[in-house]
Amino acid sequence: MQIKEILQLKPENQTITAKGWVRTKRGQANIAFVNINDGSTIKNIQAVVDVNNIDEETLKKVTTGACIGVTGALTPSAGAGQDSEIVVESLIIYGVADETYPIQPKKHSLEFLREKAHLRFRTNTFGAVFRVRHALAFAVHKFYNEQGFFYLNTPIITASDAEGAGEMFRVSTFEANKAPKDENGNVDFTQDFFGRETSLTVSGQLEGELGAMALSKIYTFGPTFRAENSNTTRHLAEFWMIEPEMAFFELEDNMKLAEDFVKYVIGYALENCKDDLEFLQNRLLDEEKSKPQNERSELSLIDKLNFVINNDFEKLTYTEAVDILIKSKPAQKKQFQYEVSWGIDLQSEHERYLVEKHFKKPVILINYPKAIKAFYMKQNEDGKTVRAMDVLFPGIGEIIGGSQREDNYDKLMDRIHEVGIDPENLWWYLETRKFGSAPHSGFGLGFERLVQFVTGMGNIRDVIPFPRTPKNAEF
RNA sequence: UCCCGAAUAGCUCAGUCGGUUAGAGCAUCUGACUGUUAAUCAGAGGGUCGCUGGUUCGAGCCCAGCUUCGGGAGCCA
Repeated sequence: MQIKEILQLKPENQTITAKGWVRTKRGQANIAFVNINDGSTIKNIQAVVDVNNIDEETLKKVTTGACIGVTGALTPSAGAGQDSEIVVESLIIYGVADETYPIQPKKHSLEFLREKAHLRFRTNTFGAVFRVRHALAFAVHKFYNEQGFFYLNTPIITASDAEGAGEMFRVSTFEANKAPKDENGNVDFTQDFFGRETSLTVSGQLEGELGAMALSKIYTFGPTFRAENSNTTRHLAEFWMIEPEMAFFELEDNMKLAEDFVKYVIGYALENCKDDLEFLQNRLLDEEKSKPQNERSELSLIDKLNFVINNDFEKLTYTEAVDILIKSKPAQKKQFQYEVSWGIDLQSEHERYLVEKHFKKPVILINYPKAIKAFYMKQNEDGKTVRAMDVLFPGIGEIIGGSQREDNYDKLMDRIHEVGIDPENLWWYLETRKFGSAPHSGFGLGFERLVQFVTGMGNIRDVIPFPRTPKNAEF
């Protein structure tokens, strides 16, 4: 039985077996207390051992990190701090953990635990983070299923290099340094496994659009790869992205879906991960005690999440946002590192001002200048802007990027030529605009950034089990 | 990739102006203790001060390079 279930039982001296990993052992002359955790909940079960009842050699092996099983009567606890406990009649050691076990019953730095990623699941913090991560992933599928979407798996290996979303990892079966060359001395990819140059996907969007042009509403939820040399708290080389794509959705429908979606999954976590979120909230409070007053959050973690799901996101155009920024105090006082004018790509400092200082809530910005956005976004009548949308969240910045897609064949072709993409590579994408084109929209949500927001973890490397970043592919 | 900072015991960190044998808490080990909550109390063991070179009578401390890590920026999700 899982410890989560045991803790919900009424203690009536019934015989119970609990299995898990030892968190702490407190020994005394005649009695020892062992806290056991099996990951099913953040809570431990306390096992009470009469040292005269269990042989000394076995009890010696019960150390922090060891895996054990205990059987005994579930009784009301004689001590404060827990309602029930197991009075141990027999005890099995599944696996010992000697004194080199690195996870101690004390506060470890997140940096240290990152180097022990294979064991960090056994800490309260990472147990909580990955239970919340699971709940969010489950809620994603639940939401889209309820909304009539189909889960579509787009390829991980792709030959399309025209997406412009970032540097790509090459996929090849050539041996390093032994790639065949053509007569010009270039690598001859026609001899490679796929007969052409291939890479890991940077987005499933283009393929997702093909699905939406038949199934109407689809979403992807899969790994995504970017070979950018990014060293930040919110970038990974391998991350998980959710990309819905909907036929007959205009930009306004797209915005509404994005807002409903984010609110739904956060609400699901609030309802189903109460204990874990409370722990993470306290962890955050502790962490912020060392910060100066003005850098601390105004809301606690759970209040912040409730605030997000109970308030409308602020929606405004890029042009309106630029106006606000130009008139803002930091701009007047020349405190922005980058000056604001219509046409620039907004910098982190500008987005942070809008979200954290001006509106103090999530913001959806739409209708960006076409020059700073991707070729596939639908052009507005003004000839200057495209129907793009970015959803900006406090603390983590852009959590969603999306748009209404250009469904007019000629306009799309014009953009492709302007940007300098070879239409040959996208012949299949372009055919959807030739055969039964339809207005449609979609967006991409970075799953780890969502997990960061909900758990309050500051570094994206702490919300994915085994982070891939430049110079780091351990485990 | 750029800017800033850090690297001292298993972990978290202190180490004054460059000066004798590099310290603390926790963890570990030994002992004490009749119900503990990261138990408590007493004692013990534990160090290539990231690496390489330099300055100096003398370097954990100063200088240079390298490595790794962290924070910020850019790219983005």
